[in-house]
Amino acid sequence: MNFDDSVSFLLAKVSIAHRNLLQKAVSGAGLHSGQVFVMFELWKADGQRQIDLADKLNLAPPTVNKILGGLLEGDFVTRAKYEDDARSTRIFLTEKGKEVRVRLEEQWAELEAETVEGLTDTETLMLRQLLAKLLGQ
Amino acid sequence: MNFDDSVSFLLAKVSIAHRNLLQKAVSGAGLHSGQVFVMFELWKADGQRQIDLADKLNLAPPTVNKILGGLLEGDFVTRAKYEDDARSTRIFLTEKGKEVRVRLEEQWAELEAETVEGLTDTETLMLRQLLAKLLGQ
DNA sequence: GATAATTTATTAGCTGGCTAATTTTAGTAT
DNA sequence: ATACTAAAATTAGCCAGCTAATAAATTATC
Repeated sequence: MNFDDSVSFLLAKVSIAHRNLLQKAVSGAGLHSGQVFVMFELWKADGQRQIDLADKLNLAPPTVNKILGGLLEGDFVTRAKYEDDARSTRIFLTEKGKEVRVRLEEQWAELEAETVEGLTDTETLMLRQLLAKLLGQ
Repeated sequence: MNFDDSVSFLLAKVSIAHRNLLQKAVSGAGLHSGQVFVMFELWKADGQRQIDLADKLNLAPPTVNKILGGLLEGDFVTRAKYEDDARSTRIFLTEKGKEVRVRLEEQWAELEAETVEGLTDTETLMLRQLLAKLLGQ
């Protein structure tokens, strides 16, 4: 049996390389790799609870909590009480958090180009569809 | 622009989910997710230096160093001096390290099945080729 | 209404990835 | 031989993921 040829092996290797690219891409905007995905969700819908973010991002609640700590520190988001449930807080984008979106979109486009460098358009499309299918979409 | 449809976004999401699967798959063998890849390399060639492992696995030297700490702790590998260069050490598999291979191969097959669940054989083959291409192979 | 079970956020602590800086050794140039 | 440079391992410290355990609030049950 050959580990090297398995999808699992290749996926693990690719994902490490890609995370390094991602980190480089977003650092200019003052963000870290994990924070980006939380920002994506907040740009879609501001004021969500932590549990909502965790559910949508498929991350464990403590992971989201830790990431939010960094985003609060960096003044990208703020916390507010959730009016219907004292257990929860709502997370809102700051002005800075809204403004960084433009820059991140540019960087994201560059990242995407680097990621699929060497693939044809057809291959890129195919890869996207296969990954989406793996996610159960 | 839609982040959710990018290969970068999908790849990041898939890789997190896959790492959770991987962790579950190898924990029964007493290993952690990152340690597995070092073991792969040692099964291919025993007695390598840390820098060799880092190069082949595309990992930073401190990462390999940390992972080896766990493998030494778990008695999967041992260290020996490198006879030609006092800066280096050679990493050797213990008996336990050699024996765990059988079990890991079984678990790996299961992991692989879970990973590509929902894909046809053709799609799996396609995915494997695309990932290999992303790795520059 | 009292009690039990669930949910949300959080804390603590682990592995795994990284960069930067340090130490030791080897190699190279003068 | 000396001095400089490069390479290997390590340490420290960061972020990102996880599980387990805890506290507070809500909900369900009786």
